[in-house]
Amino acid sequence: MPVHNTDIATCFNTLADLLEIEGANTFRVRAYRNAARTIAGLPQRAADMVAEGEELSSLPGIGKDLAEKVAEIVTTGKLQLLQEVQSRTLPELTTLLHLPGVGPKRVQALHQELGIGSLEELEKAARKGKLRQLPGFGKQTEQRILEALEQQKGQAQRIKLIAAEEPARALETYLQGVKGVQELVIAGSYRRRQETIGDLDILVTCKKDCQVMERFVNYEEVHHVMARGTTRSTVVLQSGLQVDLRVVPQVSYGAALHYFTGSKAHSIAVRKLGQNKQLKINEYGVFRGNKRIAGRSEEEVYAQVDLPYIEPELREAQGEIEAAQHHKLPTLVTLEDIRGDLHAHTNATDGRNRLEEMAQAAQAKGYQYLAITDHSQRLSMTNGLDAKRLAQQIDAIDRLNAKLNGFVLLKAIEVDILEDGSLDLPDDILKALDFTVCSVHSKFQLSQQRQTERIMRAMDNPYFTILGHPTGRLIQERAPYDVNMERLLQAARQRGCFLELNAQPARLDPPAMYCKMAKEMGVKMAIASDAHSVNDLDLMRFGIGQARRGWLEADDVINTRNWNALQKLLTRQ
DNA sequence: GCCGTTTTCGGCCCGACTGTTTTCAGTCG
Repeated sequence: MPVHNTDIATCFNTLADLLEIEGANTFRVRAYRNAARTIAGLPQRAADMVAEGEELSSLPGIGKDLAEKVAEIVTTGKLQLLQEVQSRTLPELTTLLHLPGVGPKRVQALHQELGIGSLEELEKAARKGKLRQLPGFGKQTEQRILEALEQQKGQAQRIKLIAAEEPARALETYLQGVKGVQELVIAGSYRRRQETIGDLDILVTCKKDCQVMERFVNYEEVHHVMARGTTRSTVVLQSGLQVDLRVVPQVSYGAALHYFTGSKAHSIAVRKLGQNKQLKINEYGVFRGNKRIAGRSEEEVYAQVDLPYIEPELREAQGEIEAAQHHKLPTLVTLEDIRGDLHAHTNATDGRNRLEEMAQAAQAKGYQYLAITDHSQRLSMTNGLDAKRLAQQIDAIDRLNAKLNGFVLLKAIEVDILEDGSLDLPDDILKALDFTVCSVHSKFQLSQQRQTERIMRAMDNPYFTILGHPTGRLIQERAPYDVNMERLLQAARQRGCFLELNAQPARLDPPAMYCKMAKEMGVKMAIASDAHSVNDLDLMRFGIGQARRGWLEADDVINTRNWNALQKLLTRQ
């Protein structure tokens, strides 16, 4: 069975968590985490590299030992060391570790003092007020843990879009190889580029006697089959991901695709429009009485209710049908519209690659420019730049630019917005830059008023250009900090500032609704990868998906412009 | 556990913040 890079990364991360709880050498723990990051960020499969005899130990953070462990996972499907560690602790302890305010030491204390080994046991103990009695714990910690547990319950088991891509593509390739398969598309929230995915909905059309259903349920990664029929089957993969496969005749392809892409609310709205015209719309087509009058393509289905084609990312029943009726649908931005990336780190701070490597990779993608935005001094854990080091980087970029042809590295920084709204570096060095990305990395707990005013004060600085990851949220991990986005957007428009749309799959920040709000309020956005390595530049596609869900057009996005035009935009009056 | 090397072991991002203490451990990024 092919082992995905994410499987290997999960394996190493779990091991790192358990070792950390056991009190293992922190650098050893870090080595496993680094390796997980390296493997997860590889453009090709580690399994293939092993099969082809490539030297994994040449990868950063992978030495002889970890290369062997990768090979072990790839060939045996498991890691003996992980099994050993799991057998002497409680595997579920890692779930405790991911609660905010709970680290390895506290997990250890909970486990040893109270015998807690699961979230359920933790909640029970917290409700009884037992946590506060432990040394190092207190009333507030106990309360915080209870709140976090409560918040977790509200969330269904969904995975981030990026985590769905690898199994989705693998399955896609596998099924496309089945003889007789014609159309094949992954519909559902995956096609709508939602931030998280609950399950995969695969739609297939095929010739008679096609073995696709048979091949599907016998896919080597299937853990168990939940349902199996001639037109629909449901399986659960080893990873826990649920996958539905539906087979429809070619004449129903468009109707089925529309139906299974959703959203549910959008489908219902379209069906209602049909009802008004005495039409019945289901996954097999558009019917007048018993006669199928459309359904081969999605365009056909929409046409029957007098609508133009609506892009999947817009199908949330949030105004797209009305917009379509009034011919006011946006022409959504595409990856091909992007001329450059406006947020990237180098190994001067917490990035992996050197300036030259980042420049080369961006140029190879066909970009005209790439902004280098390393961290500022406040973020000491990333080795953030002080004014002196930034000045050196500026010189280095100037020298490099002199050698580059048809491509330019932009001089910028991701500068921290401090608690009082000042920026983390003096104006006279910020002045020397092409622009700034200004971000909040601390004091997430401020009240809405204080947080909003903190950022607005920062925007008062004439060298503030782009507000980085505007809400600070991490999908399924950290709630956004509390800001009044409308006030921020107003302030941004008045001062000529922009909002970033951070394309990191764990961020996708801000959420689509705020992108739409920005567009409506006339604030343009910068879609940026926040790359920490050359491979990360490819994350731009997730930002594009989010931008499209936020109704953004090429004109709403500043990095669809060439450098000359962008330069004019970035200059504040 | 990786890396680099003065080649065989020492260093590996570390400061701020929080809630707990009463001088600091644990967590976070």
